[in-house]
Amino acid sequence: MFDSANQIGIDEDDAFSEYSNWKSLNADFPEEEGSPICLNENEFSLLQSNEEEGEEHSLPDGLIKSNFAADFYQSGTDWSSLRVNSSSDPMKLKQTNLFQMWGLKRHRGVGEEEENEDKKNKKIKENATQLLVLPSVKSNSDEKSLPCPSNSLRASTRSLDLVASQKIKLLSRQARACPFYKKIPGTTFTVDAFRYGAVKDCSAYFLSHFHADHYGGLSKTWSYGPIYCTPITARLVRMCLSVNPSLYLVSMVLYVLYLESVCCACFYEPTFIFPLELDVEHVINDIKVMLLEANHCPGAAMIHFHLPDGRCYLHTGDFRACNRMQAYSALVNKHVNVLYLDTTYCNPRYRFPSKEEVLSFVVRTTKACLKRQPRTLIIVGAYRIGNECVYIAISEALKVKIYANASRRRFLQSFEWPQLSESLCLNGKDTPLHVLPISSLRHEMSKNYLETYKEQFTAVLAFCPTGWTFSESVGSQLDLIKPNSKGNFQIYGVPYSEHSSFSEMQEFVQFLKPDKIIPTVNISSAANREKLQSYFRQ
DNA sequence: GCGATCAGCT
DNA sequence: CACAGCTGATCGC
Repeated sequence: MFDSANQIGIDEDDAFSEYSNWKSLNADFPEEEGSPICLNENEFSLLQSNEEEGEEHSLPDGLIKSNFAADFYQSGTDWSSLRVNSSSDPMKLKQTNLFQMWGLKRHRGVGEEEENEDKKNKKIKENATQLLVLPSVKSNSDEKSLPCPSNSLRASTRSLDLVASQKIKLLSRQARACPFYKKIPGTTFTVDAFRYGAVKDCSAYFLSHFHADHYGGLSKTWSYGPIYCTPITARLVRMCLSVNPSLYLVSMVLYVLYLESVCCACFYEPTFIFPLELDVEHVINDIKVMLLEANHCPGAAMIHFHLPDGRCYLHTGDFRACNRMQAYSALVNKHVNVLYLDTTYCNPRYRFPSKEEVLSFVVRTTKACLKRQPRTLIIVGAYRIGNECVYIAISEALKVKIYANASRRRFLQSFEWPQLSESLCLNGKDTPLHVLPISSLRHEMSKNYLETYKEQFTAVLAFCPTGWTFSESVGSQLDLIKPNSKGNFQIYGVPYSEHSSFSEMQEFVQFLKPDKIIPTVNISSAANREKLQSYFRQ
């Protein structure tokens, strides 16, 4: 009754399927094949029943009653297919993976699923054997490495395993399809879609910010099209990934020509990266584009698209909504048709204190600790970029410099943030305030780290600032936070979030009143979707 | 041998 | 179970 497989977004891991729904959504991303799909006023596909075509899906009846749930499936997230989780609430859907559904990948589960898995594996071994004879999936290298079909048929289970596994590897290496929610309807633009190789008909690739899960796939071999982002993100991409690619050769040729003929090849910039200033309207392929500060990490932007026909789309990238945004000229009294929303903490249980409250707690705690134990090393955990305000706050309050290793210093300097740049120091022995990768904030590591500085420091006070440390029992009463202590090591998990809390998201959505919301982070539980539904309906 | 990608882990 | 990585294995060139 629910035509999920045809309508929802396909899992990113799905190497086999194209987005049939997407192709028909977007005139500029032409449809390749298949029947046309009904579109709504936003050119998003409407739900259709495929019952008469004999398609079967296992979604429970209850869910279709909800328009918002329908919207979710229609707009899609990352899930590839949904099935009832029989072991618990029958209404609860569990995300599954098409690789697993088709037996190309093992389930991690136990019991009955494993049994089914064995059957599927048997089947896939047979399929893989058959597939090998197809010219379309056979290459020279395959011929060398894989046994011929006739041999396979006679082969032992072990060699069938080999055949299947090699086939799986072969298939899994194929380019994955770009999920539709990374494409902007009515344009030839994508957002944070670098891990899919060349996206068909995409003329511009937008990068919301420089975090690995968003720029994934960008490398110096990038050659699929222009990348648009903020100037800070552009510098980070250049610095870290040396995106430049094959055009480098072209530029060298032009340079030689220039030397020989003194032509004006000097104006040629060998790059795919196009920085766009914040708050300035840029016209790209007739679309008005404006980047807006996202209050996430340095260089992070929300992207506002204004199409010639009047439609407006806002992609938040990763963001932490705040009142300031309600004064953005691109958003004030402007209608947004579709909001692509960072729904990382879209659950009422996430009620983070403000950043200011957390910073105040961090400073307070640090001062108290130094009073008790003056020879304490203060460590702030951070991803490659982000959480700068935490160590800047400590630096300001204690009047101490900030130590970061050379690679992080290069990043931080590139922000052109004077207060930060001027606070950096080159030697860890010159300041009690150090920044380290958030993943290294473990007792053992800190122990080793302290060993290096044992001349200066006898204790460690570390802060791990992330929204995931939030606990409802602590809420906004930060002084209730219990540090993880071991000897003279103390680690505080502090709910300093660079994503919106539930209420901030709520306020932002109420302010924007978009026609439609498309979540951009994985939402795998039905309960979550139901909560979102009840909420966003307002 | 090298860069890119991926699973697994935190 | 999410973020935003990191590490080590593997693949293709």
